[in-house]
Amino acid sequence: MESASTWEYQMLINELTQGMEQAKQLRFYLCTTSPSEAQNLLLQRILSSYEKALLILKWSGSAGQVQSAAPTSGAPESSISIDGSPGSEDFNKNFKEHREQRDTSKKRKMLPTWIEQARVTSENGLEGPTDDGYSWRKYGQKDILGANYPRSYYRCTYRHVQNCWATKQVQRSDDDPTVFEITYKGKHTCNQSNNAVPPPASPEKQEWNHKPQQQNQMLFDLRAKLRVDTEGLDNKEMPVHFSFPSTFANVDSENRIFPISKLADDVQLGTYSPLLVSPALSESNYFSASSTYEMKSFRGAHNLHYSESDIAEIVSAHASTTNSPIGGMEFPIDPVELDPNFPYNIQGFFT
DNA sequence: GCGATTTGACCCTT
DNA sequence: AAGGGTCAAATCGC
Repeated sequence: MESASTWEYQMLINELTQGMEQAKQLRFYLCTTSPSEAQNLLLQRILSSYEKALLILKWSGSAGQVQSAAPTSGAPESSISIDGSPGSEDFNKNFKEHREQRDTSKKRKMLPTWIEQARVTSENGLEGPTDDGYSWRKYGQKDILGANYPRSYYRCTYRHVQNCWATKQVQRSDDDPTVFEITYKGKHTCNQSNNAVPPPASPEKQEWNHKPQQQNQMLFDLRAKLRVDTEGLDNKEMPVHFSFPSTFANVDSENRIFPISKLADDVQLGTYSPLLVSPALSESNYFSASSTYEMKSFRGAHNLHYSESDIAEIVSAHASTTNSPIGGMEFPIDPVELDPNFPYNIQGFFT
């Protein structure tokens, strides 16, 4: 059984790799003939689909190893107790830090993580991805091994005021400097987005400078794919990725989209509603997604609705003008109870 | 003066 | 030990 499936697996990899290479060639040729925005976008999406398909295949192909490797999540908790003896010499000195870091570390492991890739066109004079509607405060920057650009670390401005533990990391892509990969960790438990639709000015002055007035235009140009990555959410501790660049799940009568697996447990920490791609070639096919969270905070104190992500802004800004066939889809995902088998209908990547 | 950013140091995980 | 993530003092900008 192993040889046959392995062979098919390799064939699939080969085919996908070929397809991607050919798409890259096509992009190269198109570059010499000043392609239209729509063509660029289409190519981008094709390449993106190939990349994701390959990633998924490779990931699932090595799932057993990944499983045992179990990166970054969960494992330490069993060996380190919060109030126990950390075995550190300068325990007294660092007691507070240890406590805090244990706490945040623990929290972090529980936090749902998802990745957005945002491309921004330089014609707009924009230096980077858009404000996402939340107020962030930069707390660090780090050179990453093998990366051409440093990674910036942001946390919610209201971390201490409202005990909001949302963070994000922003890293410019090596391959395409116009692409920023934004990794969000944790959901906002602050209510900054509840106040008004126009968010406060972004604190992100280093990575990108833009006025709020520019945001709409930028958002208009923003293409993003959204990948949700809930790492270490159960005992399997397998990173779970699911992307939304195309149809990938069941859609119910209310145009809500549901992953194939049961994700609608009541125990959920939050509900996701990422979404929607119009496969058409019009401007509206810029991938857009929104995430509204109905979230019980980790402290169980709040029960709030949030609008999340740059993409959400696009959707809200253009909901009336886009002809996306999929409206306000919404599906709940339990970041804790997620099925690690990742049944999110991979076939959708090729539609 | 206050809040945000920078950046070196420290801590944690692998 | 290495690399990534976070802290916090110093600095910057309004």
